Order: sequence, then structure tokens, then C-alpha cells
Amino acid sequence: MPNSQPTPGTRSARKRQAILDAALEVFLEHGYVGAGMDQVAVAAGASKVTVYSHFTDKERLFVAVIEAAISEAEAGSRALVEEFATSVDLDRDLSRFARRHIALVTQPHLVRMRRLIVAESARFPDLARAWHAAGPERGHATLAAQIRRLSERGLLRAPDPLLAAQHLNYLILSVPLNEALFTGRDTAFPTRRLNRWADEAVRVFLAAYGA
Amino acid sequence: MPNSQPTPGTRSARKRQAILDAALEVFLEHGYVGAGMDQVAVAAGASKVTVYSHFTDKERLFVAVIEAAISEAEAGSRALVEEFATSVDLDRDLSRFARRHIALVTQPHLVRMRRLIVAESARFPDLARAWHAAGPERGHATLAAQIRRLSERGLLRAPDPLLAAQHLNYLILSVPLNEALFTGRDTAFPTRRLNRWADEAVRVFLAAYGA
Amino acid sequence: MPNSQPTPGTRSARKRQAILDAALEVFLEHGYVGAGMDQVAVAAGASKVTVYSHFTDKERLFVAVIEAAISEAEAGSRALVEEFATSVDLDRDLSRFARRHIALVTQPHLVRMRRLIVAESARFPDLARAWHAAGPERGHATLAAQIRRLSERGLLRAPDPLLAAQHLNYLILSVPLNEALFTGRDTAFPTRRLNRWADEAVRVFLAAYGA
Amino acid sequence: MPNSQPTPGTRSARKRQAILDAALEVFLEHGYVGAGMDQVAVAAGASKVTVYSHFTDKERLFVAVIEAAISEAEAGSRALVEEFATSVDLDRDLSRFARRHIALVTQPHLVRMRRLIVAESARFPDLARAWHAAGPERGHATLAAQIRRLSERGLLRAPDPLLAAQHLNYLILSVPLNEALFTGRDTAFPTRRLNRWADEAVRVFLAAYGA
DNA sequence: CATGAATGAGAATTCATTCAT
DNA sequence: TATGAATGAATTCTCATTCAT
Repeated sequence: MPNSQPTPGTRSARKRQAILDAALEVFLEHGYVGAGMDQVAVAAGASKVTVYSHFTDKERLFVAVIEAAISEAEAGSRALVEEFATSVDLDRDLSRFARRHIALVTQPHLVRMRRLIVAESARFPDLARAWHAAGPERGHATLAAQIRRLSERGLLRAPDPLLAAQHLNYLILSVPLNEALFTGRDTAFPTRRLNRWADEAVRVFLAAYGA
Repeated sequence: MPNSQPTPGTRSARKRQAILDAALEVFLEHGYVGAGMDQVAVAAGASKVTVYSHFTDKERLFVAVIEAAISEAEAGSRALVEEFATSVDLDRDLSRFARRHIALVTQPHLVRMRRLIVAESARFPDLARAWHAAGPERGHATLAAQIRRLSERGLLRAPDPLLAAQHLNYLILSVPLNEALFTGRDTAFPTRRLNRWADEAVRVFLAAYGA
Repeated sequence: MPNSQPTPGTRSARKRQAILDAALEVFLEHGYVGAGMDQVAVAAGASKVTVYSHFTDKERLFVAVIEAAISEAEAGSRALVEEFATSVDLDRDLSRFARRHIALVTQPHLVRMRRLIVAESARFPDLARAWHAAGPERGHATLAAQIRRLSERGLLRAPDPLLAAQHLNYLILSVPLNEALFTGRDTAFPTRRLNRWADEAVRVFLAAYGA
Repeated sequence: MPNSQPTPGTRSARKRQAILDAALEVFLEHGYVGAGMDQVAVAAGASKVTVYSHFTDKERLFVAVIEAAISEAEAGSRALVEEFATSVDLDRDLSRFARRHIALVTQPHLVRMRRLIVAESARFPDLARAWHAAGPERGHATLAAQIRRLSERGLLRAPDPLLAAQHLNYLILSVPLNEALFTGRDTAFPTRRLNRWADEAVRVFLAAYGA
């Protein structure tokens, strides 16, 4: 829970959160090995001792940071898809979804997180798996459920709803996401380009899976 | 085996290559910061002095390693696509391409390289961009050229061949690649699963872009 | 339970004593350098501030702890010997003394204290000397006084009563004490073994010093 | 470079020995926790890296140091006792032995080692036990064997030769050793006092165990 | 008096890089 | 060119001690 306002809990809880925020930023910027506990402490306006008394370890600090991110990923993966199962204008609703989805996921902040997770997936395989499960996999499952219902309503023809969901998801995201991942790009894409990608993805998807 | 500056057969050139190979392995295993020059030297059966006399710097060594990988990526991105421009049985030829493509790109070795590039894309943005340009982008361009020719021959309907190429590429690769990237998985996928992904990708692609 | 400066019943005095007890335990367990003021505070159920307000310093805390131990040593060295100056059955009384003495001194708690004193005798030479003076030396002196009186009564022949006292003391203690000191042993010796050592020591002593 | 002679082995072996010597000194002076790897390196005229490349760890360095001391202790415990089994003038030979023994064992250098072992016997119980086994226990065993032979020749009456050996040993050593241990004394005792202790010990021993 | 936190320093350990042999 | 070693700095983590609340 990222906080701005003055007193979101006990003093200790506030420090803890400040440290988590700072650590996230430092880890995103320098990676696990490159990040220094000193930098984290300074960025948090805390002392190293306080950092250690809250998180014991660099490793545990990292885990805590990523686990917070996983919670967010989970929340995010749930929210966006809840809507078009009962759609009447599927074309329009899918497009709306795709545009929102791509805008959300390509946010610089999330791209950097993705980079970090990939970068450390060898050192922290469990974390990477957990993130993947809470984010993409969970998103695919939710999306697949919608697709199945639409299939049952005769609006789509998707014998393998999970694969269809993955196709849709990656049709929407792959181009900008890969570019961003490898480019080190840290600014958002212009909305026009994002919308174009979203719309074309929906077009392809419906051509293949439309009833 | 790509060779750089010195002549291939020289003792020196062979050492140089041995160092590059060893360094690649060490960097893949531990990342840039985690890799030690000592490990590299030992793995290469060389002395640190030799390593330094060949590459001056850890940074320059890394650059050399990745540049070699870029050459390979370039070669790879060229090779596979040269074939179906003149296809008569497009369905079959596309499937064959897709199966070979997915098998190639999901090789553990290449997945690890991708992880490494992503991991260091903040530290070496130029390298990451270069790799992306030589690999994916170049592949997309080559593929787009084929698609344009097929469009001209009336076998496909792709007004934006580059986007079509990207769609095809990511339809084929995204699912296994993302899974491998985030899972830290280091074994190859079973061929059956790969073929299924390839075939379904081609199906979707043709549904959307077939004439 | 020996008390120092403040009056016995005060809340403050009780805290002070709790801190001393806790500190003793922690110092015995980890040595001077290895002991942390945090551990002491926690073990005493006090806050660090309280610890510091009572003892100013880690060093002064240690001194206070050891000085308490010195008092105990002093008390101990006095108590046991008061008895056989007027003995009629010297053999029996010496044996009784020896058995009690060895059982007392080889208590794990005292062995650990001895180890601690030895360990820190370089850092706190005065303390070590003081402990030695209050314990062994004082014990020897007391014992020597008894022996002199017994010599005067014709029951012993000890021209150098102090040396005789030392001989007796170390004949009794040396074997188990050295073993315990070097073995890190932290359990008591079985009574049977202790008694055997005691009796044999007395036998040797009387053979050499008996009238 | 604390080496006097020019080339006692390979360069590496010489450094290793220099580090061992320096470490022994530093550990004796400050104890395990109090000793710094920096000090060791400086005292050895080596760099920290070299120290670490030879011994990996502070712990392992300590073990190596003490194990060297154990070897010496072993050698020492063997040498001195080999002589009086075939004695004809037992009184004189025992005295000679006792005087040499006490002079050897009370050397400041060995006293400090004893202090160190005791001090760290909680942290390194195996080492302490090993030292005790190689030194005192081994010495007692050797001595006991001599005593048994003398008993068989009718020169002594010692039904329990091991206990007799321990009695003899500690009669000789206990007084100065305990004093030195607790006093932090670092100079040798005057020979006259040592001889007196030795002779009195032999007197007591023979009174109790003489035939 | 307790709690949480800060300071300032120190210790172990590792690393890139360079030099002598 | 390989080996062993040195330099100098960085990093993680811990500690004694003090301050604010």
C-alpha cells in the first residue's frame, strides 16, 4: 500500500512502508545485486539499522518488495476483465478492454518490474513463478472464463478457451512489451500507437475466434 | 562459431574464442555483476592476465560476448525465413516454418540469453537495443518481406506486412517464451507442445490474414 | 544474592539486579565481545536505556558483573574451610571437605565463570587478578591457616603451609577442572567420580604431609 | 616478513607460514572475536586477499592456527617423558624431569595458548578437545606408561598409573599455571621458584607413590 | 521507563584490476 | 603467458551508544 498522506498507521508501519517504496525503486533501478542497502536506506530516509531491523536481510527485503508487487499484479489481473462476459456488442467491448489492458500493462513502472522479475528469475525462481502465476497466468485464467461463457452464448468459437485467452493477451501486448523490455525504454508509448495495436489485435482475434 | 578480430587459427585467436565461450557461460549463469573475472579465466583455462590482455575490461568483455551473440541472432533471424516466399502450399509451409521457429527460439540456451539481455538492458541499453534490432526486429522485417510478396501473389491479405509479421511471430512464440522467461525453466519444452503452439498460431494467423 | 549500591528492595535495585543476572548469563554464553547490549536488555526484561542508565558502559557492566562474581567467590572460599582446624579424625574430616569442595567448584556454572575470567584476563587483567585473589588465593590462605594450626597440634607436618594448601587444593581439583575447562563440558561430573578424585587427593596429601 | 631464513619452500608456502605465524600472534593477543583479519594481514606483511585465498575464512584460519599448535603440543608431550623408565636413581631423575617440564609448560608463549584455547573452547569445542587430547591427555598417558613400568620394577607403588600421572603432572604445574592463567602474567617465572615447585611436587609424589 | 530509530564506526568478505616473477 | 600476490574500494551486516517520543 503506497502512501502519500501523513499518518497511515503506527510510526513503525510508516517507516516500513517507506523502506519498501524506496527499495522497490532502488531494485528497479539497479537490480538485486546492483542495489545497495545504503542506497535503500538513504532513499527511505531511514538508517541502515532500521532497514535491517525491519527486514533482516537484503534477500528478505527483496522478497518483501516483490511480494507486494505480486499482490498488486493479482489485483490488477482481476480487475480489468470482469466486464464483457455479458457483452452484446462484443467487438466494441473487446476493443475497449484491449485498449485499457495495453495502456495498463505497458506503463513504464510495470515494464521495469517485469524486467526486474526476468532479471532475477534465476536467483529467485520461486518469486518469478509466483509473480507469473499471480499476474499473467491468473489473467489468462480469468480471461479464459469469459471466453468460455461467450463461446457458450455462441458469440465466440473457442474450443480451447485458455489458449484463446493467451492468444488474445499476447496479440495485444507482445509488440510493445517486447520492444519496451529490450529497449530499456522508460517512457510510455503514445496512446495512438497503443490503440492501434489493441484494435489490430482484436481484429485478428475475432477473425480467428469469432463465431 | 563466429570469429572476431584476430585470424581464426592463431593460438591467440583460439584463446580469445575460449575466453568468449567461457565468459558467455559465466555471464549467462550469474549475470553481469554476479560474474567474476576469476571464474571466467578459470572456465577458459586462461589466466586473468590473458583475459585482460584480450579484453581490457569486464565491461568490454561483456560487450564482446553479447556482440557475438548478436551475430548469431542475426544469422538465425535470416536463415529460417528464406523459404516460403514462393510457396504453393502456404498452409503447410507456414506450419513447417512455425514449428522450426518455435523449436529454435525456445532452446534453453537462447532463453537464458534473452534473460541476460533483459537483465542488463538498463546497464547496457545500446547492447540490448542492438540485440533486439539484430534479432527480433530483423526477423520481423525479413518475415514482413515474405508476407508482402505473398500478399502481392494474392495468397495473403496483409495491408501492414510488418504488423502481420509481428503478429505471426508472437502468436508462435509468446506463450512458451514468457513461461520460460519467468519460470526460470531451463529445460526444453516437449516437441508435442511446441508443435501444438506452432500450429494454432498458424491457424489464427491464416484466419486473420489469409486471402 | 549479593547486592551492590542501591537499597535491596527498591524497584530500581531490583531492576539493577535483574540486569546483572541477565548480563552474567549473556557474558558467560558469548564472552565479552560476543555479548550484545541488546541481548542483555532483552534477557533482563529491561530497555537498553535502563541498562545504560544503571551501568553507563558495556565495560562497566562487565566489571560490575564480575565483581558480583568475585563477592560470591570470596564468600565461597571462606565458607567451606572453617571446620577442621579442631578436627580429631583428620582423615575423615579432610575427605568430607575434599568431597564438598570438588562438588562445589566443578559446578558447570562456576566452570563457565572460570572460562570467562580466563578468556578476558587479557582485556581485564585487574578483574582477573581480583577474582583470583578473592577466590583461589584467599582459599589457599584460609586453608593454609588451618593446616598451620593442625601442624602446631602435631597432626600434620607442613613446614610451608601455603604450599601444602595449594597442593591439597589442586590435588583435589585439577583433574576435573582442567578437563571441564578444555572440553567445553557443561554438565556436572557424576558424584562417584568426584568422590574418587577427592579421596585419592586426600590420600596423597596425607601421605606427604601427615604427621 | 617474519621469516628469517631466505627460502623455506615455495613463495606460496612461505606466505602461508607467515600468515599462520602472524595469525597466531594476533589471536593470542586479542582472542578470536577480537582479532581482525586486517591486523593479521598487516602483521603477516600480506594483503587481506592473500590471507583469504590461503585460508578462506576467519574460522578456518583459526582452526589452521590451532591445529599447528596442536602438532607442537603433541610433539612436546612426547619428547620429555621418554627417559626415566629405566631409571636407577628415581629421585634424581624425577626431579630433573619435573624441572624441565615446569620450565617448558610455563613458558609465556604456551600459557597464552592455553588461555586462548580455554577462551574459545565454547566456540570451538572440537579444537579445544583436540588440543587437550594431543597435549595433556597424551602427556598423561605417556607418563602413566613410565609409571607402570616403574611400578613393575618395584620402584613405585601406583595401582592406578594414570591417576598417578595426573597427580604428578598437576602437582608440578598447577600452582604456576593457574597463577599465570588468571594473572595475565606474560613473563616467565624465575627459575628458582620453578625449581622449588618442581622439587616439592616430586617430594609429595614420592611420599604418596614411592615404593 | 520503554520503543523505535539514528549515528558512526568497524568487521568480514569479495572484486576488478595491476604488478612481479 | 601463467601464478601469486597486492591495492583499494565496495558491500553486507552488526554493534555500542544516544535521542526523541
